[in-house]
Amino acid sequence: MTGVNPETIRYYETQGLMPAPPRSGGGHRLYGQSHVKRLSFIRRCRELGFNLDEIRGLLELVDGGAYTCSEVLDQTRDHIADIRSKIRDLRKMERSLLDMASQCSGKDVPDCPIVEKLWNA
Amino acid sequence: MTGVNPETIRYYETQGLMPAPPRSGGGHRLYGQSHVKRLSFIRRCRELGFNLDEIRGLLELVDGGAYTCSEVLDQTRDHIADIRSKIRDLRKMERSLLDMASQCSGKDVPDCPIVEKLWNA
DNA sequence: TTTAATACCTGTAGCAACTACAGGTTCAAG
DNA sequence: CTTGAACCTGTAGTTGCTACAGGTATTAAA
Repeated sequence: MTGVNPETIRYYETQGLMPAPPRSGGGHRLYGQSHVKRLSFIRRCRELGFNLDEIRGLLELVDGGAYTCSEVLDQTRDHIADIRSKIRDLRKMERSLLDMASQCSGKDVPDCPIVEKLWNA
Repeated sequence: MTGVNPETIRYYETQGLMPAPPRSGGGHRLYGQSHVKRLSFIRRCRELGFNLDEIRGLLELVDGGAYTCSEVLDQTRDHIADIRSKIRDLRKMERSLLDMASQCSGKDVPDCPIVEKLWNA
């Protein structure tokens, strides 16, 4: 239903993100609507790049019930800053690589300027 | 000299990226200029986001001595594509987060629209 | 020349966030 | 009632390191 692997769900249980659900007589986990919602929440957070610790924090806010916009927005802003920093790093890599690639003929010749640059920078 | 942790260098040795260097009588590793160069190469590749497998590939090309521009450029282009794909993913996250954040007052009030959206999307 | 501080040595375990088994049990459909 | 799938627990693997523990080597100063 959520597109999350069963093993991942059980992993979330060990990590305290998902509650231990009731079991059938034979020991199978019996999930209800609330589990589906919670797991979907976790999945959406993961898709937005939150790590499990951050998600745990968000869940604690929600579970506590007494969260405020300001708390949530602070976390969100921090996370946006993280993402931007990652983007900056990647763009820097991209620029360097494009720069090196532009010096390279790409032909069937030895002594590539890319290798040269990496080796002797 | 290279800014790489000793433990990381030894790790690279176990992973076949760095050769086993000669040892002193007492068993200490004795590195020479060639090791410094190779390690610097690895470090620069890491900074450009290549993983150890890709670096192993590049080193094999270089060690073989018979590499061509076309081989190196192919690898580089693949890697640029990877980086761009990561950037796209991050920008998508950023957009979603900014969108959600813009709906949130950030004040000391309950019922945050960010949580609402994550919980009920 | 001794000694003390530092840097090295090996081997193992830990981090994140899962994934992939092995070896066994339970469930649901036919 | 059987059979095949999905579940169960527990452990080990993935990536790229980092952090010990417990011991040895080196080196600079006294």
